[in-house]
Amino acid sequence: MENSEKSRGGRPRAFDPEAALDAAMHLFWEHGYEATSLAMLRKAMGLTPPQIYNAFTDKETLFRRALARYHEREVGFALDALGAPVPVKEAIRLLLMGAAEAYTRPGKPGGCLFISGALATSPQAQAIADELKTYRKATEAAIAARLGKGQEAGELPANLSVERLAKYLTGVMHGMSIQARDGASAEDLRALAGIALAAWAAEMRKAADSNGETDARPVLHD
Amino acid sequence: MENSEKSRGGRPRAFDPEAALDAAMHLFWEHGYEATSLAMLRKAMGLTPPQIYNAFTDKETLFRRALARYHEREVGFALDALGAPVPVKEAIRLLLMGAAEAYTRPGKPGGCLFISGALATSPQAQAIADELKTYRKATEAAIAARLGKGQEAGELPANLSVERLAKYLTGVMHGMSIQARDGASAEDLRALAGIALAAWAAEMRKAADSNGETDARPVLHD
DNA sequence: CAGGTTTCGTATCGATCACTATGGAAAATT
DNA sequence: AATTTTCCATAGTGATCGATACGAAACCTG
Repeated sequence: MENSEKSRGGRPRAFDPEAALDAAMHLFWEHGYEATSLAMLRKAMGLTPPQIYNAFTDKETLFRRALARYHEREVGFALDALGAPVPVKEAIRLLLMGAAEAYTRPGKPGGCLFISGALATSPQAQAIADELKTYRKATEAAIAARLGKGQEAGELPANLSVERLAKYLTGVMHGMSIQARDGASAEDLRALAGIALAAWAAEMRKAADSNGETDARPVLHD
Repeated sequence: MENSEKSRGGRPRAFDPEAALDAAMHLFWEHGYEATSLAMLRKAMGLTPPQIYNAFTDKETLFRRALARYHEREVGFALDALGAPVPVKEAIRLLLMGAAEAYTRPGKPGGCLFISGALATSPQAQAIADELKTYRKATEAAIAARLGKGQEAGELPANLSVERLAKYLTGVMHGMSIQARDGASAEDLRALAGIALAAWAAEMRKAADSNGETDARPVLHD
């Protein structure tokens, strides 16, 4: 329910906006917001400047559109892991393993657009940096919410800080993104995620231990 | 043995190159290589363009000088943790806790220059991106070397992959850097590091278990 | 067909980018 | 003091940045 194919007269577009947006998204993903010039976009999208500006208003709007598209098409399924009807630990495992795959897809730039898109920017692009930070914080909040749900379900120790664990898990995903940028393979990232998940068992034990008994180990391996 | 204070005649400099380099480093740290313009540098360093170019050749050289200075003055002590005469687990703990502190110093930009400096760049700045990747890989290699030493000393299971554990630990540090950028406090990062280190015990146990005995636990909670 | 509307291609716009030419001023060397 | 050497400040270089003005072309509605 948006402006679908409703063209109210006038000369029709000579290009596919979706395909153009896709090309722009990949370019932003690879080079980041500021380092992606209009000349590069023009070439990759196969369009002239007026075509780009008529269809997407300006560079900033184009980037935001690319972010939304990335969110839907490239990492949506990973975040969907948090909504899967599985135990919380399995949901987190699906999330991290999904990230390992999403950050190393053949033919795609390595890492996550929400990080590569802009980390340090010029003062003029501060709004873009803030927008990406919002996406990252939303991920962290979604993880924390899932952990909280698991905690209420009794799957996690009651005295565990879901905020801190969420910050750790989000941080691990960020680290995976940079490792992917630095050439890590999907297998490398899966191994990394596996070690990160090992912290899970240890952290559960620690929380349970500090709850009273010091050496009576609860269930550990997976 | 460099060009120390040896000025072979001519008009002396009217500014302190070290202080100027320091200002440039902080600006690059905050905004990254490409987003830091000469106009910004000029203002922060309090110099005119010819002064900058005469003292530092060009922007790229200035950035590399800033990287070296950052390496020495801001994160050197953290990497020194790897050379400390302590057990390997304690060395890693010192490293991560040092990073937590270095990434959140009051009055300094959050996170690590080796990440904020350039992650996604324009094709023209590819050499800079590669240089930063080299620094990051050097960190990973140093961690792997320390782990290998600990393994030889019998402090780590013989069948443990030090490369994978090093990649995990480096990834955690990268994640901490981004979390710091997103506003995480030193305490937040210490908590994150604490959870990451909990993975340590779990990973040790996993490796030891797969080595034969399934329930004879090696030393865990230090 | 005429009128209205939208996009097209071409050729730029002013601003900012990293960088430097020029010439005089200041200090060390002779 | 004369010469040499280096740095200073002013001003401006060509290139590229994101974004547009313009008029012709292509569609819809009457």
